[in-house]
Amino acid sequence: MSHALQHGLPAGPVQIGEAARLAGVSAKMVRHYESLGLLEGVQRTDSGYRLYGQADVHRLRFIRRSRELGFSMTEIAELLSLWGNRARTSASVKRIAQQHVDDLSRRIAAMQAMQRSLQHLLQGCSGDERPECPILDDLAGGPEQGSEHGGEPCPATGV
Amino acid sequence: MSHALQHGLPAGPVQIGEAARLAGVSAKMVRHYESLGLLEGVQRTDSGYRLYGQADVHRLRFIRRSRELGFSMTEIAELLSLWGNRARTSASVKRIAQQHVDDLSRRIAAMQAMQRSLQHLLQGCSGDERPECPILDDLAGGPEQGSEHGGEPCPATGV
DNA sequence: CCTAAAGCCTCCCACCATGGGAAGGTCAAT
DNA sequence: ATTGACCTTCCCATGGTGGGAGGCTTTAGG
Repeated sequence: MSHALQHGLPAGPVQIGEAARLAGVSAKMVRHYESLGLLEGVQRTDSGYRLYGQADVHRLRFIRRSRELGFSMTEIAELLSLWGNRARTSASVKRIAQQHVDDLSRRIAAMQAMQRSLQHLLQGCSGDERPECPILDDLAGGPEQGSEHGGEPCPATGV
Repeated sequence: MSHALQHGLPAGPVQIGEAARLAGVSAKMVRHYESLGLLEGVQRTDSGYRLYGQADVHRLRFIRRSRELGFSMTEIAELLSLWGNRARTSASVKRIAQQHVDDLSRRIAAMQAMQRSLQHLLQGCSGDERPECPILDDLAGGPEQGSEHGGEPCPATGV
């Protein structure tokens, strides 16, 4: 076990395992990020080992935090570019974040719609030994076999 | 354009395009579902064209509705099996649906956590010409550079 | 009868982020 | 010198869906 523990940025360049540990990601992902062009000019030892300096680890942490907030790799590439661009505007950053929030809102709403329907069905299911089940009934075509399910369901019935 | 329109189940067997249309899925997906074992014993013409009867279309609709509710293909396989099993118990159906709801809840909560953090950051970002940006500041390590971000964030600050 | 269009067939590839694992090289400590 | 931890590259899998190539079938129109 290395003596450079936790998060204190170490003095010299570190290998990929240590860099990954410091940034809180897997070494596998560090290589992947590099292959996506998110890390440039990564140094190598004579034997081909990657070496990471403080700036690289910082960049990896930036990526990790962005992933935690759900940004896609494409968005992270843009954010990293803005991060390193002194001529950026906060508006451009905000635009990316706002789009992501909107996207999250859409996906959350979609999942909540599923959840509402499911909870309504669950509520009607006795959950006992008998085979009768409103959940299966709904999946099998439900009360309204021919009409579309896709639209905004009736809030009262969840169907 | 075929004369068997909309949703009225047609009398005879139909080809994949028509079956897909009737069930509200793509022909591509119909083949995929078959490859996953969700459709068995699909008939073929002499020239190899797939033929679907009413039961097949019904099954495809079951799959589509299940997908709309967010069930995975594995779960759908189980649900289809229970659907066709007279000896099923509603409890077994309910268990699957409940697990799915729980899974949805977890994922929704995770996305909402992202959203809360992002909205807090957005709120602090002026979104103008200047480069200063609390969003980037957070991604770059934020106020507490060394500590973990993973845990339950402070609800007040969203960090 | 011939041709064109539309529909079908199978097979392969791509997405997105991540992990698993194989086969092999490097380095430090015993 | 051997061991074990670490590193390298390369390939494969996930899950649900779409795109497309290359080729066969069927139907309709000339």
